[in-house]
Amino acid sequence: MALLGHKEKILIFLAKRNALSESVETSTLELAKALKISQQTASRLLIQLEEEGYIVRRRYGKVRRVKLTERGLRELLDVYLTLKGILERPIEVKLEGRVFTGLSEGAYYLQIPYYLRQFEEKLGFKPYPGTLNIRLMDRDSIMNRILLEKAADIRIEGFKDGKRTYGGAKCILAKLNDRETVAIVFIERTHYGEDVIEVVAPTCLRERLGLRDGDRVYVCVKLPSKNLYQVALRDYRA
Amino acid sequence: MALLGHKEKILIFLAKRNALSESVETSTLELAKALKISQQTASRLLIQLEEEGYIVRRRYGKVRRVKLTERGLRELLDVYLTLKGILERPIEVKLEGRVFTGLSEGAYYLQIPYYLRQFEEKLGFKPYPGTLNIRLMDRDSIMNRILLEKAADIRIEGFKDGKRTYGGAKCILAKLNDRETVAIVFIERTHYGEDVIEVVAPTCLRERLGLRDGDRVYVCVKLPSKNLYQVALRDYRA
DNA sequence: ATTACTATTTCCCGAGTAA
DNA sequence: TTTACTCGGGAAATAGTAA
Repeated sequence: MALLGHKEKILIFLAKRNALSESVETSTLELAKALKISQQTASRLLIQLEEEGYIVRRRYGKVRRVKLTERGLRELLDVYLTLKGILERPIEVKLEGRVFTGLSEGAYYLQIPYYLRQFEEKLGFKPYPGTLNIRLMDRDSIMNRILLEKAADIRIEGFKDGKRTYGGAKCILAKLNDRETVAIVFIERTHYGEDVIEVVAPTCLRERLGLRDGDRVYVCVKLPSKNLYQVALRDYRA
Repeated sequence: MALLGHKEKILIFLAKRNALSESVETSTLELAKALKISQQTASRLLIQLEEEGYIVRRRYGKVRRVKLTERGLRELLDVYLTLKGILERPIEVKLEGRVFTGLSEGAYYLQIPYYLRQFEEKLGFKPYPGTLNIRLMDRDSIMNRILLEKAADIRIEGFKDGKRTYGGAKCILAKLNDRETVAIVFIERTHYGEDVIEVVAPTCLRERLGLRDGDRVYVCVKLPSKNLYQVALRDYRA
């Protein structure tokens, strides 16, 4: 909370100590230590906060107590509700790119019954046997692709059949061009780079949308904000 | 949000415009107008925020775009979660005072079947026919009494019987001395002042706790924070 | 011990202006 | 048009210290 102003921090400090509902004993020195400011500054800020109507201070004999006023509560609530509105709304993550023709590997895998069954069950539709390959054009899309790969929560299991190992994948549902329900498939150990996504859908998207190589398309994923923040901060915290 | 620092406000401004998940076109002048600061200050603060790692700015040809970094998101989340912890925890509202003997009016009313039935149904216990009167000793308790009267959500209806009108009341459940489950009864048009509360309980509290006139007691109400803030701000907003 | 005044230093804002 | 530099004035922080 490095960017918060001292006054805001003081209100938060007091509120933490229950000064929303009762008068709380608080010395200027204590406050100063907690906020890493000088005792003098703490004193001045308390005076100002009282003048501005955010807190009330009273003496009970020698003991000095501080309580937030309704205005003080209001200040905290305003900030809280503003942030809540921003941080808890679902987030649209958008990937833009151009259609290109791949090696038809996707089509091959989609015909393997073990995969097909899983896709059908977990995606809620029977995928057309072929993937639409999209090469992402800008840095934001590529960043978002990396993010989405972490957020993708539909897991397709791999398997072995004695001869070889078939890898797994992760999917996430999305909209193509705001119209078509699709799933982005993140294949484990794909031979494509991070600038490519593969998309599956119930129908042949090329036919349905008249797409040709080089056409621009965009894919949107609506993520509950909680997921996104967990994903976005997972690495940051570590 | 008068107490927030400019930098915090900038992050919020950007986040509102979706700069958490994509790069957003933002000119320094626009930002300056929104935050009521000078264009120069806006420029300087953006530079600093970038140096400090809260945002990233890029040029796409002539267009300049800004996006929050994970650190920027983290800053907002930190503040949000801190405030959430404070503002959404249940709040204990405490009233302290001394027992005194009233006019036994409470006892009279509690014997009227129309009232008695309501108390029994709505409080979840059959009240001992008599109220414990408590005179509040300090300003905080009196303030909290006024607040609680507004927050009291158990409504006892009044009635007429041809001869006269019997007034209504509002109650709220509480703990006396952290032990006894009681209800504070706020009688409409009481003849007591705002420094008095009346309490009912399943048993005779004076006997059970060995209370005499002048003994100190305290009554605690645990309020879901939402209720409290609605009540606390109802007047303030108006 | 605790608060808060005064003096000094540091930092921040915004005007002017260049690129 | 937009960004961002320099610089002067003023606000804010701390030190010293009184009450």
